[in-house]
Amino acid sequence: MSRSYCYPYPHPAITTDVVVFSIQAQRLQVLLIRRRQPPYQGMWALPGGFLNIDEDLETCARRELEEETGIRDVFLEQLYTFGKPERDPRERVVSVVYYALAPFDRLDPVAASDADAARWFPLDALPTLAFDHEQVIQVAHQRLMAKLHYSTLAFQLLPETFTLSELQGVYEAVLQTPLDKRNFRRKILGLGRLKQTGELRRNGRHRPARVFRLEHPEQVEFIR
Amino acid sequence: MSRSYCYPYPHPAITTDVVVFSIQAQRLQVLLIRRRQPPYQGMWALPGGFLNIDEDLETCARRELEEETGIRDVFLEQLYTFGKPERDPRERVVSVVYYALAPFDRLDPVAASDADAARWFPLDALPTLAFDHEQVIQVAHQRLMAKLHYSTLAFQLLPETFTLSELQGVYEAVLQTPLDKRNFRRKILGLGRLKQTGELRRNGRHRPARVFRLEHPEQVEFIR
DNA sequence: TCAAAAGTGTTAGGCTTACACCCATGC
DNA sequence: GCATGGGTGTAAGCCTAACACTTTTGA
Repeated sequence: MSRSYCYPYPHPAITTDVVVFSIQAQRLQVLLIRRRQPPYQGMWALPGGFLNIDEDLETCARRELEEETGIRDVFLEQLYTFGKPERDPRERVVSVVYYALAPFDRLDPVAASDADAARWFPLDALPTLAFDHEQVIQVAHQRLMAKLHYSTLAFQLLPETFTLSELQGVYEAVLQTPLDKRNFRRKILGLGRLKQTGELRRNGRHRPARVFRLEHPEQVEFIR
Repeated sequence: MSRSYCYPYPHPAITTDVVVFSIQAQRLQVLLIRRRQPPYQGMWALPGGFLNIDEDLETCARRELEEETGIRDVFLEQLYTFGKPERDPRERVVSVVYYALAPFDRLDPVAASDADAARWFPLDALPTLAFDHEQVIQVAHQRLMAKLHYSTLAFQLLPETFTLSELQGVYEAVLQTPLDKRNFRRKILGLGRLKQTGELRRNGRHRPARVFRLEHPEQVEFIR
């Protein structure tokens, strides 16, 4: 059944793409997939794909993300819509881009797709990318940095429980700048949203760290 | 010449819509047009329309804005993309929404289109709107309020020269809250971006106000 | 002379920044 | 016992918020 869909005037195609961030090895990482088909065959690109005709934009972004990388149930938010006429050599494509945050304990992108088709890259060591995806990632990173300052977004990059050093590591990896430990702790604890679990995390030959949990981790709130 | 454009899978339509804000009578106003055709015929809606196949998104927004309201050369920024499958009863439509800021000395929306087809409404007294445009305007207002706090956006709602009371009026109209005059002035002048023109504005039977100008009004910058 | 908006300083409290040493553990 | 990251307090400066009266003009 190969029919075709006709309109009295031309329609662009719509895709969604997703910039997935995570933290590994103290560095902010972005998930990329290798393109199996032209255009840009063999190059790395953001996961994403065409919008189904009765599908919500966010649903499309989540579906493509899971199909191509196995990642699901993560924080996802619309970023920006890119639509320069020449950005896809095939046809006119408008891409509604989302960004997502994946806790580092819930990553095996390779599982659901073929090995070597999906890989994490440090933000500061990206390969050459297909389309305008390099600029897209830059915009996403700027948004992420901005929102760290006035929201509880950072916790979306952590497991449910974490130490204060891990949390500080997230801020430092995203902002790409070192922070003062005492000031950081005062500020974070001053929010009054962190609860100690009572556990201690033993993580090497040094003093164990207290383990915390965010009160309502699912909702990303404005703070300050 | 009525041909049709066919694709191997269905394509949604893409529109751009624009939320134009301005200030009149100390109140934040939104520009609406009355729909001449179904759906929602006769109802008020945001200016906007279908994307041409080789047209940039922002170009489309500016073109539709000028065609429908006569407004041009204003600050314009992408807001959000709305794409719920059922938001337009005709066909699947994804709308890339922009917001614009028009200085109150450069408004005659009615000039370029038919009288009564375009009108300013106070944000707090909008008529019933077509599509999901009420929610769209809410999102735009939230963005505008947020950006007032960390950018020089407010000046886009003013003529090139203005008094400090006029500037404060803009903040108060957008934020819908009164501000302290002395604190406001200290903060604004503390930016170091305002220059006195030397003129005085005589505006009633009271002390004349000093007239100011922003140093680089075209660029909207982050402040603070 | 009166009404109306323009213009002007100070204080208290809170937040931000800079900064250095002891603690608990594993090897 | 030593290397490693965990944990803690204070002071100075800056920003914010609250608050009321005098000045200049036009009618």
